[in-house]
Amino acid sequence: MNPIESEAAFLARYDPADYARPAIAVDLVLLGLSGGRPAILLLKRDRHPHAGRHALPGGFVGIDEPLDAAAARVLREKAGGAPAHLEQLYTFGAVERDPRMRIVTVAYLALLTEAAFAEALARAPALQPGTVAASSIDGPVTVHALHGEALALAFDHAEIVAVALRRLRGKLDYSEVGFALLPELFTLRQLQDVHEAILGTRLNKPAFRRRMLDRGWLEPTGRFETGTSYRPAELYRPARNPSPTASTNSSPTSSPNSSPNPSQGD
Amino acid sequence: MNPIESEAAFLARYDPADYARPAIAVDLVLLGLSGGRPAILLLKRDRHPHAGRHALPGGFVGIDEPLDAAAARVLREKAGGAPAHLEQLYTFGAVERDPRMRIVTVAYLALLTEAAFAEALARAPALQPGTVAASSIDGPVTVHALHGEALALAFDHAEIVAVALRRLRGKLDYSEVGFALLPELFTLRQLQDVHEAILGTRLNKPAFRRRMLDRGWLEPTGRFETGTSYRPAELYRPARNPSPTASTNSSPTSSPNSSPNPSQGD
DNA sequence: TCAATAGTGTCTCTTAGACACTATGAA
DNA sequence: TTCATAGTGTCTAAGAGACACTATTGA
Repeated sequence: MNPIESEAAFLARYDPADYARPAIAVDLVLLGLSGGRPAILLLKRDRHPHAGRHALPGGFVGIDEPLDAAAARVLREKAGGAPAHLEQLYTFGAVERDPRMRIVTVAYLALLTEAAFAEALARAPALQPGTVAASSIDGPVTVHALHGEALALAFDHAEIVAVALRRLRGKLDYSEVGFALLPELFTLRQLQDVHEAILGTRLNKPAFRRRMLDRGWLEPTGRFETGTSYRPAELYRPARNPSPTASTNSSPTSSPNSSPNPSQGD
Repeated sequence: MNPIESEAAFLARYDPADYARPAIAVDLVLLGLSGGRPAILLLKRDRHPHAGRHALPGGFVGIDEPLDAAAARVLREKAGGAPAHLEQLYTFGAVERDPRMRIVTVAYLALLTEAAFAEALARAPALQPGTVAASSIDGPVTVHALHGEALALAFDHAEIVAVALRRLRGKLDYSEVGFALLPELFTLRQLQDVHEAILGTRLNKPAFRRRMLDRGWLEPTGRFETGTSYRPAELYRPARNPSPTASTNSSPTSSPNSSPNPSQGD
């Protein structure tokens, strides 16, 4: 008998003990901007549990599907092919979070441009937009329909949305994520509007411009917006070279599974 | 027939479709300090796969066990009852990360005081310490045995350790996590040593003291260290009142499942 | 008195907020 | 010319690094 059997032989007889296992799902916070406020896309549940409440789009993770791929698949199914920033947020695993069965869900944040947000609404009629507001920093969030009515979220999804908003607020100023909410070309004013909408505060214009330009993430195009009745602003685009100034990656960081994680650094 | 059956009736007949599911595990980065460097506790694998390599302690999540409870259980089993900072890091779900079967693992970071680190080593003789070094910020990490030999980590555990170190570095200066690596009473010099060890850089003494004291996280005790052959330093302890200055919560944030997550805020 | 470290005063530099100013295009 | 917004110059305030200084203990 060999002191150590070969790895192949070991694997051949390995019997994956099958205890009862939780199911694994992904849930997506599809976040864009609507009328100067953060907005998310929700599905109104018509079945138990939590019938009548609004839930995040999600789906189970296939046995041969990487987590990031499952999130990308749900994003594709709901929002179409438009590429978007997609980032793992946090994993929720309370036992009773879904009364049907034990489901552990890995929450993802997807950032949609205005166009992608509209496209998702058009292609999946079941999706309903809701604007997100946080009473205080790190406080609970509330979600409202566009006509002002408060929406009740299913399961622990309000918690997930709160984590999403906190994460985005936290890294907005230290990474390039903000660009994911804007079209390819944008003005500095548009970028500032995005930051103000996400942070829920007004920002100082000269300071904001200085910071953004000093970061090295922006590339002036020499082109200008058109159709304004006032002085047109210059159009910028994300810099090709992330530039040495751009670092900081603070969150869980560029994912292991080669996920589409353009920013990241704090 | 009712338009909507009762929730109870629905739940009664709900049949949890059982497709093949990934297994769910937790893996812990048990992190402390050793000789002025970050150090982690590893188990040398004597079985396939990756026999001979070093792995993070972990375990499967029970069907009726919350994620945080599973992490706390593994922590208890390995490091004993000493309370420690425990925080969810990131979830790793590549398909081939474990050749035996599909395992999705939720990585946690546990911070151990010097005493807890030593206690864990004493109570679980299988545990081996390894010092962690990162060649560059956001670069890959390397783990070495105390006698200098490089240790190869099993599975994707090197990636997990890298995420742990990045997370800790990122929030060290904006939260109270640093206290979790120190005993109940400590001097400002000890706190600075902790920060320098984690960050891998030297810090400016007056600036560090100013910052820490201004944060409002520290409470002077009026007591002083003893046994020194030089001027003894005052002993501090974490403030009871987190103080309004202490905010920032940057990471996934205080967990939903009432986990022991003292800091958090980005 | 000396050695060694604790703890502080102060200067400078960087960065953000505030505010007022100039620039530019369309009506 | 006026209006509305783009874009800038400059002052001030807050905070960090640098450096030298004083304070306090045991040997």
